[in-house]
Amino acid sequence: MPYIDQTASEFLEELTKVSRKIRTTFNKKVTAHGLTYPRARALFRLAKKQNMTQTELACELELEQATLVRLLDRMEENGLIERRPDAHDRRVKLIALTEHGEEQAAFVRALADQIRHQFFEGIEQEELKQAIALMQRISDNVSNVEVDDVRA
Amino acid sequence: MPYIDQTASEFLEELTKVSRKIRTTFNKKVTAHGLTYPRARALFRLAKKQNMTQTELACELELEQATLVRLLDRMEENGLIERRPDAHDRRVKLIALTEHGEEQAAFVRALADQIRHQFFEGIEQEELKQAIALMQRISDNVSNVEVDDVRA
DNA sequence: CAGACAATCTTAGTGTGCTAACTATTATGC
DNA sequence: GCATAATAGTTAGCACACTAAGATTGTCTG
Repeated sequence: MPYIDQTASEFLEELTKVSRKIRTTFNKKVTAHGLTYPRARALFRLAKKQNMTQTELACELELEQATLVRLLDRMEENGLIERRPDAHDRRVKLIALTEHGEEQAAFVRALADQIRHQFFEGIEQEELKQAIALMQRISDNVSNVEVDDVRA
Repeated sequence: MPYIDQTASEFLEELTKVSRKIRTTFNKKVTAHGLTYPRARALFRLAKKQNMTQTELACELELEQATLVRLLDRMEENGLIERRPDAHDRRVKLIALTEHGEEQAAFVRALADQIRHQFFEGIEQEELKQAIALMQRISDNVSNVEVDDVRA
């Protein structure tokens, strides 16, 4: 196996591990509040832009619609969001934060700020930007693989 | 929110997305073979080092033991591995690849090489090494957060 | 304008990850 | 040496992620 492949393998391993670690650690901090990492992601988006359709939200979070349905089911059970009918299209449901949802969004924002300082201690912004650009290029490559499959 | 926090948020988002994308795309390629990304990870480790205990394997894969149990259950159902008793410690089970497991490991290795070339097309080794080092530093920071919690 | 097509959300089923609690076995310590 | 603690693996229950297939509603085309 050439060196580059070895490095690529290590990259994938490290990516898998660090993302699982971050998700798990974040979850531990917020479980007491009926929250999780995916729910926090959704809360953030909704705090920025209310009354999105599920399709829009799924697109922004890059989740499948079916995945989002159950995520929203639980957020609804926990009183974080409401599904409201759309006046113009009866297929559509608009997602709105409840008052409790707004409060939790604010809480999570504060906690996330604190956690970020711990997670990224000693890390320069420039390093993060390079890594983001790298991940986006890889992401594009992965998408192209999927397109290739469709053609084949 | 300071610029650095904005960048850190983007980093987390991108990390979440790219790792999910990679896992999903890989899964699509191998589902027909009764394989998945986590199973492939386990196969790789076992191909390198047979007769590990479950605890050792869980440690190398950085998974909880309970997670590994079910992963191995399914790999056993698919005839990829065997659990063998340890002569010296009746609590321990040693994990061995079956013949079919060896074959699948070879198949997955070839497929993974091909996929890596697509995923990492146009990416320099040096970029990957920098990213790996960055993720390891973040990983360490995350671990320290957990330690802090235990102390608190 | 009717029937085919598309879009939106849901349900069902599988796989993976976690924590917590349990069983069986081995190690330790008084 | 026997009670206690630690270790190895399991089970149970929850949360997410996916695909595939279904129900309802809207759109478009012939």
